[in-house]
Amino acid sequence: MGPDVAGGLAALGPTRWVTWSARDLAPLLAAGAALPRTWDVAEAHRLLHGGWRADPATAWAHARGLDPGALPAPVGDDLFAALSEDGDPDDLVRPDGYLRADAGAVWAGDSLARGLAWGRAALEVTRWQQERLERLGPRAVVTAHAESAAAVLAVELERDGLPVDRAALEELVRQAAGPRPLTEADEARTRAERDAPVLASVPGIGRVDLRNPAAVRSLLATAGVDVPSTRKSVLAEHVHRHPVVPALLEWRRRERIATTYGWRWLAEHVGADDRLRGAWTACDGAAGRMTAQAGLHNLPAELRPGVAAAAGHVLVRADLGQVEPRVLAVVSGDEAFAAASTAADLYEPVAQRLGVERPVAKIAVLAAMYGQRSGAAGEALRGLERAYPVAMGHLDRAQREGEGGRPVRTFGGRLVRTAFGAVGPGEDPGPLIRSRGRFARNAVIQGSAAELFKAWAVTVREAVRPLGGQVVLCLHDELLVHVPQEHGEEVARLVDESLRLSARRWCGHDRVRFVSDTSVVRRWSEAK
DNA sequence: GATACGGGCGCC
DNA sequence: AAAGGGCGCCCGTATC
Repeated sequence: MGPDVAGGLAALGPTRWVTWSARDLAPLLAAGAALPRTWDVAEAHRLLHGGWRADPATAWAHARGLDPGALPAPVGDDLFAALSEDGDPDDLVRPDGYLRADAGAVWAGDSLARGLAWGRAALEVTRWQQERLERLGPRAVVTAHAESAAAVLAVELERDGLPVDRAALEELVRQAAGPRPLTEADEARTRAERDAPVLASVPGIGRVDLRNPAAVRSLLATAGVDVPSTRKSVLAEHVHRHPVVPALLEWRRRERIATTYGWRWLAEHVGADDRLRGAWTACDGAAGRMTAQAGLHNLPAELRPGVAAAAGHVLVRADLGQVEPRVLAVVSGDEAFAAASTAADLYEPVAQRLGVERPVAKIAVLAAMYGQRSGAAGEALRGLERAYPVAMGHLDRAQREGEGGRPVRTFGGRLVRTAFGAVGPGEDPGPLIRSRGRFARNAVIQGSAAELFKAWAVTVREAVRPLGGQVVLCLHDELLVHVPQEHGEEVARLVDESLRLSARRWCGHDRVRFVSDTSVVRRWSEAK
């Protein structure tokens, strides 16, 4: 018996539903409920406090001003033990003020009073969260709404899956990994066939385990190729030195498909309805991007032709252009940089102002946001600091906060903790401090971009619903919408309009331009 | 047998 | 001297 959904919800006003977590809404969503507006206590908690842990007891402790580090020990999954906790089973709050450890769910067999208490507790936390977010600024509340909707979208993405052309996908896998193995012996044979060209390229080496980097390194040494590691970028420099190197690179490509995106992956993640499904989260534990499992976020480009609309449908594919520098213009409030964003290609005016070629400007801007100091970007970076001191100052400030182990906040108010890692006694703290600084410098951009993206995605979700459209993939700056083919062009228009609306709402103004490359396609691989 | 970690690499 | 951020996933090794 599953949790009673009604117990996890309480109406807040006529239109926004409060939930401890969008996960609890899965049964309603499975039944086709639209749920356009929610307040997700867990997502609001993550926004306010950072990190990923956001269970009801933790959120409750914060709302009540109790030490969240001293939470009563959870009872675990044993319901009978849980139910044996002392006191009135309908009173979910302990005498010391903490939420009872067994309050993690309300079950269909529980009393109405218990369900209502569960809902009231969520409402109490919600009111406290709203008040705290308002103090952070109007954008934080807007962001909490978008993050709440994104959590619902994550449940829908899991429910709906990504449409694939099974035959095409199987053919792509076959080309790289060989035919579908029916027995273990089959599998061993195709494995040996993949290995053979590499092993044959260096005579007289006997048995070498290509899956062991150390063994590969000594194999390369035997062939006269001395490398510090066997990474692709390192090997690429030696590609003409010996045939073993290109053979190895080709082996890696095929091995990756065979192991990660091969027959087992197809069997485990592609359903009988030709949908590829994996678990989704609305935000990771770091800067707040969405995450996806089952390869949905890192599907190799060569498999993407296998992602295709179902019969009678099309995919509307939309990519945000240069989203990170545009977000930098917003979060820093740098008016000169904002002015550059009015160009369809932001790097053009930046290059002009710096007096450098466009590729140099691009590298410099990216280096500034990633915290890179080395390489060709150095000179142009100093130019950036002169031309856009407000934007660069914002990044530098974030970096200093990170170096000090202090948290930073994204534009929408998400707390990003930087006090991670530790140095052992006698160890040089320098690398850790620097990595915290780079992380923070990037997090204010990456995290803010994630907020804008999610605000866009959930706006699209609502806009396309009347046309039978489904958001089927969110990829950091790219959206795929699956829609009946007669509505393809209209949905493309709605996607672009949603970007203008959500960007203006999230920024609070429209001085920074955001652009989308939007097209109607049959296969994911067709556009761009 | 389960877990943790690093090398490596796919995507953004 | 310095060595770009995030995620998920595979494999191998080392460890309990």
